[in-house]
Amino acid sequence: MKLSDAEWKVMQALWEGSPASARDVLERVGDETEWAYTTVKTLLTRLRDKGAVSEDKRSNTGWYVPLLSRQQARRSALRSLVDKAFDGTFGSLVHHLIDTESLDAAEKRRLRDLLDSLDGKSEP
Amino acid sequence: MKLSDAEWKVMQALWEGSPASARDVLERVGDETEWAYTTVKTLLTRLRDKGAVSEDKRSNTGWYVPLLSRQQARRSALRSLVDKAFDGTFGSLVHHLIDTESLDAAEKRRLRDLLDSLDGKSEP
DNA sequence: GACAACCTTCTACATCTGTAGCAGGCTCTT
DNA sequence: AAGAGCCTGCTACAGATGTAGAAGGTTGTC
Repeated sequence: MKLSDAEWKVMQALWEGSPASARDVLERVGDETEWAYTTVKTLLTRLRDKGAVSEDKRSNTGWYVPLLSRQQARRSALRSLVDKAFDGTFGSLVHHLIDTESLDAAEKRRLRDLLDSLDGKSEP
Repeated sequence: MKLSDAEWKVMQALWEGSPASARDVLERVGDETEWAYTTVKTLLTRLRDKGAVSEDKRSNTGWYVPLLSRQQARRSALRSLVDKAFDGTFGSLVHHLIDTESLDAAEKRRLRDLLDSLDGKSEP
């Protein structure tokens, strides 16, 4: 499932809490954008047509719930990026991250802690 | 600099070696795509117009050289992804990577080694 | 010098994306 | 019941993207 930039913003708003109405979404993205109400509506419709969210009508208002999870969306976005830009391997991405993206000391420490904490549970 | 998926393929071909002609590029992407020659040409023109490559005409053939480096392209693609999908922080991406993307043991080891090797040179 | 083979530029067109207006349908409140 | 205020579905339209054809210039070869 491929999401456009604008669709990502809408999904982020929905992941903050659902069901949410178009107006809820509009308010949640209010800091980032100056969208008209109908813009949000159009995006929600497109997401519904794609199967990324479900729409439930109660009286005259549509309530939206993500069908695509944030983790799934992240996975596929990352997969796309790695495929097109990092030779298709996470190793290449990780290498770039450490080598080029000047993580600060805290981030590196955190990264190592995460690695350490996984050692127990990931080795057979 | 934002590259489209098709533009990424062309740039990858150019990073393999330049200057390269449109025909070179077509051959290099031949495994991945079934593009017509003019498709490559169109993409190269667009990339030239964006300033991602330079075009040099010798006799009747154009020779292309990347102006945008692979590293620069990776940085900005990664930046975009992190901004839209990972709360704008590398930490969040790294967390996802380790937590969700089941890096294999070798990749984790490699990652830690890289971290270790950086300790010396990155602390003031 | 004519022909094949290759190059170029221009143009085209469908789809996707960002963004939104319009017209009409509910609903709550006076 | 009428009006304000919010909701909906439909339509629109420009720019980006994927993909390529057509027509014409260049060049190497017989």
